[in-house]
Amino acid sequence: MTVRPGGRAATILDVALAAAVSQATVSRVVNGKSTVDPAIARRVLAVVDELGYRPSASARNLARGSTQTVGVVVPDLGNPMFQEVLRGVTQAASAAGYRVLVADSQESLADEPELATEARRRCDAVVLVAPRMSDHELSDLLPSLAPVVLVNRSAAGTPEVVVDYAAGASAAVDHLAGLGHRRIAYLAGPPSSESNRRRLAGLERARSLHPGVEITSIPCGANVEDGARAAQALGDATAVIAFNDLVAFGLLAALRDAGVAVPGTVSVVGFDDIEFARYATPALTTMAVPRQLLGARAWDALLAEIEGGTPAAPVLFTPALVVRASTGEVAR
Amino acid sequence: MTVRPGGRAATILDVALAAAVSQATVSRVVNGKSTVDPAIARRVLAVVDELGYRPSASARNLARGSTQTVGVVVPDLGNPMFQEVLRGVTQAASAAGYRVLVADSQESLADEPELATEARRRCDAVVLVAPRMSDHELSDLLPSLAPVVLVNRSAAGTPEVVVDYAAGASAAVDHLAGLGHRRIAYLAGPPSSESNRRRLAGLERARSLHPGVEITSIPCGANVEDGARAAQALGDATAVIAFNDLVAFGLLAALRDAGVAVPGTVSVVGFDDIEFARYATPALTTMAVPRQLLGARAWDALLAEIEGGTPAAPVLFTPALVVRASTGEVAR
DNA sequence: TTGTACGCGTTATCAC
DNA sequence: GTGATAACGCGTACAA
Repeated sequence: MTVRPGGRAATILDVALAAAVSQATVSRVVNGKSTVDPAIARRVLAVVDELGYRPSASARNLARGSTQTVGVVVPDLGNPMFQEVLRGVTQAASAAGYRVLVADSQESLADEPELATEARRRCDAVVLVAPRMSDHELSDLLPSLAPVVLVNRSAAGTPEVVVDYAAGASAAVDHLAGLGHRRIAYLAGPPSSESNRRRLAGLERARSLHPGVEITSIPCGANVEDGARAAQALGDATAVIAFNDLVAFGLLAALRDAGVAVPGTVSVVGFDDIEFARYATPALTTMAVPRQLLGARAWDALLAEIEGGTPAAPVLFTPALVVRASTGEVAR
Repeated sequence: MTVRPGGRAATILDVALAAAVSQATVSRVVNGKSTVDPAIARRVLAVVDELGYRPSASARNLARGSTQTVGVVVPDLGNPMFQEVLRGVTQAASAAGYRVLVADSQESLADEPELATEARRRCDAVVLVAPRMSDHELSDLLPSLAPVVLVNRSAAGTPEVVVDYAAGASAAVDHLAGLGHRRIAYLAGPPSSESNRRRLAGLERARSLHPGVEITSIPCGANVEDGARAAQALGDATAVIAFNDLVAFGLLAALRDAGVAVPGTVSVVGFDDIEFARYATPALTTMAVPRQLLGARAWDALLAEIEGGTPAAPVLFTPALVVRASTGEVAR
C-alpha cells in the first residue's frame, strides 16, 4: 500500500486515472455491482491495492443517503442492564452490516433529548433507552427520531421492546408468599423510572391476589450503594424484593455485615439476573430478564423500520423466576 | 417543526430559499461562524425551526473531512474490563464533542483486522483493544489505522495506554509471600494474550525475588467458567493468583461448592478490581486497574494525535493491591 | 456583512 | 460492458 504523493489518501479518481478507466467502473468493481470485464476488474483491484485506496465512508453515506449505522442511547454505560442491551444491538446489527454509535447520557436527564437527536443525525435510526425521561418530553422527542425503537418504554405509534416488570414483580410475590412470607418490602427504584412504575403496578396486582400479605415500598434507588443503605430500613419484613440485582447485591453485603442471616432471617429476590447474580452469597434468587435478547429484538424492530418501512409490533418479555439460595421459607 | 412537501427532510437550500438568504449565510448562522446581522440570523433561525432543518452529518463530514467520531474496537463487549474502557473513552470523547462507534469482534480473532479497518473508515481515529492479535498482524494493521492508540499492547511508533501487569503480578506474589505462602498457583489467561504474557513476566521476576516460593502456572482462561473449572487443578498450592477477577469469581464459587475454605485453606487474589470484586464471598483481594481511566487516557492520546498531530507519550498504569478478605496467612 | 461558486468523494442514471 | 455527468448537502475561499 502506497500513499499518494500529496500525502492525502487515494480517492476513486486516483484509482481511475491509474487504471485508465472511469470512476464509474472503479465504483462498480469495488462494490461488486453490475458486471465488469474480468481483466479490467483485475487491473482495477491491483491499482486499489497498490494505492491503498479505501472508499470514503462520508462520501458514500452522502451519495447513498444512508450511514449503515444505528445509534444506541443509554442513561448509564456502567449499568450491566444497559451494557447488555448495547451488546445485543451491536451483535445483531453487525450481522446485518450495520455499526453502532453509543451515546451515554451519564444519567444527565436534561441532555438526553439533545444527545438522542444528535445521535440520530449521524445514524439511520436510534434505539432509545430512557427510563427516566418524562412522557411529555419523550413524545415530543420521538417524531424527530424516527426510525426509532423504545426499550422499556411505551409511546403510541413507536415500536417497543419491553419487559413485563409488572408480571415479574407479581411473580416474585407469588414465590415469596408461597414460602410463607407475609411481610414483604419492595426496595423501589428511582421514582421517575418507568420500569419502577411497572414493578409497582405489579405489586398492586399482587396485593389483591394475596390479601394476607403486606407489601411495603421503601424508597431506595438503582445502585449497589442504594441497596446497602436500604438495609436499615427493612423494618420487620421477612422478605425483600429489590429493584434490581445491583440493589440486591448491596443489600446482601450490608446484611452480611450486620450479621443478618439470608435467607434465614430475610429472603431476598432481585431483578435482571445479571451474570454475577449466581455468584452472590448466597446465590441470588432473581427475576431473569433476557437482556441481550432485548437488544437483539430492538435491532430487529429497527431493521423492519429502516428497510421494510414497517413499524414493528411490540415485543414483550416476561421475567422468569430463577430460584437460587437467597430465598427460603419464612422463619417462625 | 414541519416536514417539507416532498416528505424529504429540509436541506440548507430549503432554509436559504425560505429565509431569502444564501446557503452560505444559513451555514454561518447554524455554525455560529463569522458574524451575521442579528436580524438576519433571527430570521434564519426561525425558518430553521419552522422547517425542522437539521444539518446532514454525512454532508458535513464530507465537506469538513472529519467525522467527529472515534472507533473503539474491543474483543468482547461482555467483559467488564473492556466495557469500562469503552465507557471511559465515551465519556472523555463526548466532553470534546466526539462520538464513539463500537466494534465488538466477539472474540473472533480473524475478523479483527477487517473490523478495525472498517471502523477506521468511518471514524477519525481508533482505539484498539486487541490482546490476542499476533504481533505480526498488529504491526501490519497499525499503519492503515493511524491515528490510533493501543490499549494494553505495544508497537513501535504507536501511542499506547498500558497496565503494568508484570509489576502487578509481582506485587501479588509479594503480598502472598508476605503472608507466608510458599506454593502459589497462577491461573493463566489465554496463552496468546499479551496481557497474560506480561503477568507471566512479572511472575518470572517474582521467582528471583522470592527463591523460596514455588510458582506454578496452570492453563485456565479469562472467564468465570474457566476459573470454576480450574479449581480441581490447584494441587497443593496454598494461594492462587487468578488471571482476572472473573476467573477468581469462578474459582471462589467452585471452592465454596467443594467446601474449601478461603482464605483458610487457599488464598485467592484477582486482577482488575471490577465493581463486584468487593461483593464476592469472601470479598476479593485484587490488583486494581483503573479501567475507566485507561479509556480516558486513550482518548487523550487520540486527541493529541487528531488535533495536535503529536504522537502522545506512552501511558503506564501500575496496578494497586487492594487487600480484602480472600487472602490470609498460610495455614500451618 | 453577504453572496457566488467550487470542492469534498461516491453513487447512480443515463447514453454509448 | 463502459464512460460521462449529475446529484448528494454542506463548508468555505473569494469576490462583491
